[in-house]
Amino acid sequence: MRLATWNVNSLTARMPRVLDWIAEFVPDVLCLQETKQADGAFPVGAFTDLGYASAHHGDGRWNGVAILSRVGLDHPTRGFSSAEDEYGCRIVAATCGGVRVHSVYVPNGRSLDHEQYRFKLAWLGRLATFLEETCDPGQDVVVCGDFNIAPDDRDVWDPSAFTGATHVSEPERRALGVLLDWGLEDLFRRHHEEGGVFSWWDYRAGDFHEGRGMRIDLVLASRSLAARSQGVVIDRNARKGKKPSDHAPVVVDLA
DNA sequence: ATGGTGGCCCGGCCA
Repeated sequence: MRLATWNVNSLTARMPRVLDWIAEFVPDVLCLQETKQADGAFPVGAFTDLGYASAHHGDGRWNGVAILSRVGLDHPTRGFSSAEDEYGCRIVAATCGGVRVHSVYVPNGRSLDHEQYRFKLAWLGRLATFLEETCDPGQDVVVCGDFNIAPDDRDVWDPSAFTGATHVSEPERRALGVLLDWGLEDLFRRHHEEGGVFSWWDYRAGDFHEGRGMRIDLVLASRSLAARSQGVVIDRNARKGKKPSDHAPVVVDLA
């Protein structure tokens, strides 16, 4: 099974590139973040035509997450509960090919003294509770998406440039550690020890071409799935060219 | 260079 995750920064703006990318990589499961669409605007039919079932959770201008699957898509859940999503349309889950898949978009946080940073930590806490209540890490579970957290200093272009910044702070990294301690593994790190491999680059100031990025898009998998992992690739070619997202897709092949 | 770009949708927010 090939599973991928990609923050597309508006599916409306990115649809031509997403369709090209699907044709090239042919993922069995593709998780998307920042669709920036309401459910009614999500292009269900275009994906159905390619053989993908889909589940989307979005309310319009901000956020929005989705799962596409050509290996079945059962028991979708949108948000953390069936109540109105006060957490902002940042998680959708479904069972695809026997794997419980979660597509997540963790709040950015903005800065350590910002209300949004407290919201980010609260959201991560809610995610941990949600997983405990709805999943068993002894089964096949994937939690993937834009975490807006660089797991360690290898995952930023210059650690000294991030002193006092969000994405690298200890509370955020501890919140990620809670998920790992629960029974998930960062699959990229299973296959790669090197630093300087990134999944996001700011649009501004030529950051992509200068190599100033971060690895904040992660695929976390339970032990049984990690044992099946054949490799992880970040497709930085998807960050090149005309009208790219500021994120690159992360691709995992499972035996 | 304390800026820069790009998406939402048209003034300002968000990343």
